[in-house]
Amino acid sequence: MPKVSEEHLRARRQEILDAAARCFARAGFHRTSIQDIAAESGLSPGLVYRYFADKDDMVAAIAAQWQERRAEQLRTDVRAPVALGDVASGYLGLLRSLADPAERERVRLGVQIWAEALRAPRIQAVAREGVDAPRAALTGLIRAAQERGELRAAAPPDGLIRVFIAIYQGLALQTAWDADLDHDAYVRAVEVILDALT
Amino acid sequence: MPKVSEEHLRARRQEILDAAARCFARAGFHRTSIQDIAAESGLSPGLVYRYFADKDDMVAAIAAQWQERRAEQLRTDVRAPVALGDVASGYLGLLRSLADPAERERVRLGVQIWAEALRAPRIQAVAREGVDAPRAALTGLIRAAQERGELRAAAPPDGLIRVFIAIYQGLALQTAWDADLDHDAYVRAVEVILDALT
Amino acid sequence: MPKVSEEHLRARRQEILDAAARCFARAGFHRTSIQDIAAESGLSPGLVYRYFADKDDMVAAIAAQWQERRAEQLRTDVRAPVALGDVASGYLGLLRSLADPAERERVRLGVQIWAEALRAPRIQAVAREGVDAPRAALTGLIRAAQERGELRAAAPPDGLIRVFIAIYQGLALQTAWDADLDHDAYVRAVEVILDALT
Amino acid sequence: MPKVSEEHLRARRQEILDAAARCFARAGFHRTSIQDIAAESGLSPGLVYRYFADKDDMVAAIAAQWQERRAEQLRTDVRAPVALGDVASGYLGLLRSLADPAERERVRLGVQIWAEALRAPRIQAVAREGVDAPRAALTGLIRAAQERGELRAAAPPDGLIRVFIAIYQGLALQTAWDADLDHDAYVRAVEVILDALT
DNA sequence: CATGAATGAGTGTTCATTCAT
DNA sequence: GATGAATGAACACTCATTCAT
Repeated sequence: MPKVSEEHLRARRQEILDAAARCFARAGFHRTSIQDIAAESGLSPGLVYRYFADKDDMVAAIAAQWQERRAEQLRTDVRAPVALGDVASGYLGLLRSLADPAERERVRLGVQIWAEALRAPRIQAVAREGVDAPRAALTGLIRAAQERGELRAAAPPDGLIRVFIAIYQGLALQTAWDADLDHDAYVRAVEVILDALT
Repeated sequence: MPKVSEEHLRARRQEILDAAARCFARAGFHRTSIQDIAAESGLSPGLVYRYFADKDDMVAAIAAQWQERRAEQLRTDVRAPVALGDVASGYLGLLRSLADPAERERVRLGVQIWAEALRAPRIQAVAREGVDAPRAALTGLIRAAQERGELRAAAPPDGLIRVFIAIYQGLALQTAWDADLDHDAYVRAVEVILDALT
Repeated sequence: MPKVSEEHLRARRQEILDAAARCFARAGFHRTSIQDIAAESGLSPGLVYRYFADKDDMVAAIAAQWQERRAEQLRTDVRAPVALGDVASGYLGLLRSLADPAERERVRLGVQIWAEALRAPRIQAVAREGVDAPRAALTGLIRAAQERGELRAAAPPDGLIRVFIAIYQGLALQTAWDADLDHDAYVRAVEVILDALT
Repeated sequence: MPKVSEEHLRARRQEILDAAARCFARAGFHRTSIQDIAAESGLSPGLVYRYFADKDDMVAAIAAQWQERRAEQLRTDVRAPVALGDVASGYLGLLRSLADPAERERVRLGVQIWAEALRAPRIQAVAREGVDAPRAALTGLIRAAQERGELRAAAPPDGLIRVFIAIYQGLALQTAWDADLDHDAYVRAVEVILDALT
């Protein structure tokens, strides 16, 4: 099977990543062997190493893709230039999406990535980017709103953004532990907070 | 009358747990071997198995103790029956404690436990208890405050508690990734939120 | 099986080295797996790693022991202070020992070590020591003999020593390839050379 | 009439052999993969198998070519029928050539082949040929010289030839370990020996 | 002819667990 | 009780070899 299209290579790589993500979500990084991933993807263990330098490289690619997806979810709903209200409604949509059973696997994967980030600098960089990018994007917007009196001025923009990221992260974590939690009540509580702040 | 006093057994068990916690915080559960823990505690690998059935058992014990400690942190400051303000100030103290460099190890350990909870039911039970106990303890308090008009009534108590737990979890997570983040700004933002809600 | 005598540990280590040497002599370093060595020694693969950091470490230990033995063979027959004649007869004994079928394995091992020395600096150091030690030990002796007119003065001592080491190395090599070569004729030729030089 | 000329096939085969020789000299047979050789030669791994049955076959071809080259080095200077003095000066030239930095790679390769000869009968045959051919070619010459009194008669011709081969082999080996050794002193010592024998 | 993607057995190595002492 | 030597299954990763294209 010689020279294969660029397209095919990309698809193959994605196949492997998807299989790996399924395995990782199910059993965690360390309880998933390369053989498991190969079996899950229907390929041979050796082939995995044509696409990834080592297991860590695969984990990093998964993490990057996971973060990428999160960023897109936000970007889809929230286009620049944005009003604060648009950001808020996009954010609430993101929270609501965590209730979707189809997201369950992804949420579990995310929590694993968080833990892995403690050890692998490449993954930590990806994880921090997930915090730093919104901070960079929204600080100005928030400050402007505060100056216009549309948002409580006493709250440091940076801290506020971190808090709302935390509200997302915590919901993801709690959902991972208990998929049947009352997402609706959670989101309503967040709406009340948002409302109280403006 | 055993040759070794009950007291001594407990102390030894704790020694092992402490050594394990240090190792786990440093390298994660899966990159820490029983031999590592034995070396760290100055005991023999064989002895570990007199105190714990297997590695998972030890992880579960660590998780339980970790949760226990956090519960105590809250209980110390917040004694029932309590006013909402006392709960709030205890909670803010908990958030502030995450800035303490001495807590860094514990925070790292906590994130590892979160991920581990996804696969080990015993640990998951412990983790959920960390969410459910505050819910059980505070729902009534919140509802009463709402009825007294001291708290925005539109927020479902359960959701609200989960949100504040999330705010703690997210700060822990972000601290684990970036110990130098601006905890002060974070806490001030939370204070503003608490203030806005009342 | 707890704490075991220092003696036992040494013996165990030697057992492994001997088994490894047999395997290496038979099949070469790279065609011998750790499993092979474990099987040959009747131990488990894991145990090998209590005595050696890795495969290379074992190869280096074998090489060191091999060299050590060679040095002892010479030292046994040739005690300082020595006359040149004593060195010569010790040397001839060393050459003759290569004819011994019992040495066959060791000779094969030696050739493998030579090749391995090209790649592993630790082994190279050992191999060079086998050349440098005789040079250091004998240069003075030779020079003195030349000054007394007992040895052709035109031959640089250092070169001469290297040549006789080569005569040993080459015989070892040729023996490894053809154990039935006429060692007697070889040694007689060397005797003639020694005789002609004095 | 094949699409690719006989000539082209030979050239390509040689290209592969040269690339392999470079790799082998650098890293040894066992640490060189077919992929490495393909990369070094700019060809594909699959193509290698059109020219060689397997890796061992390639090693054997390398060994044969290496031996062939050495034979030519001697044959170039030493044409039959020859006087002993011509053989001697050709031989000294061969020794001197080992000092040439350009030969360094070939010398390393040679040592590897020696070790490989212990396990692969085909290579062993090649290696022994390198000893047996000179013996066949020179025994008569030496015996004649001895009868004419031009060479010490007590030295068995066969042994003598082996000794001088050893002197070459040992120098090659010592050069492989320490390229900066004093080749000049070595050759002068050999000249003294040759002189003493005649 | 030539490619290089694909295979899968095999490697060195680790480590949870056991148990003779 | 306590030790730590011993086990051996499992892992991440490599690479000679094949063969569809």
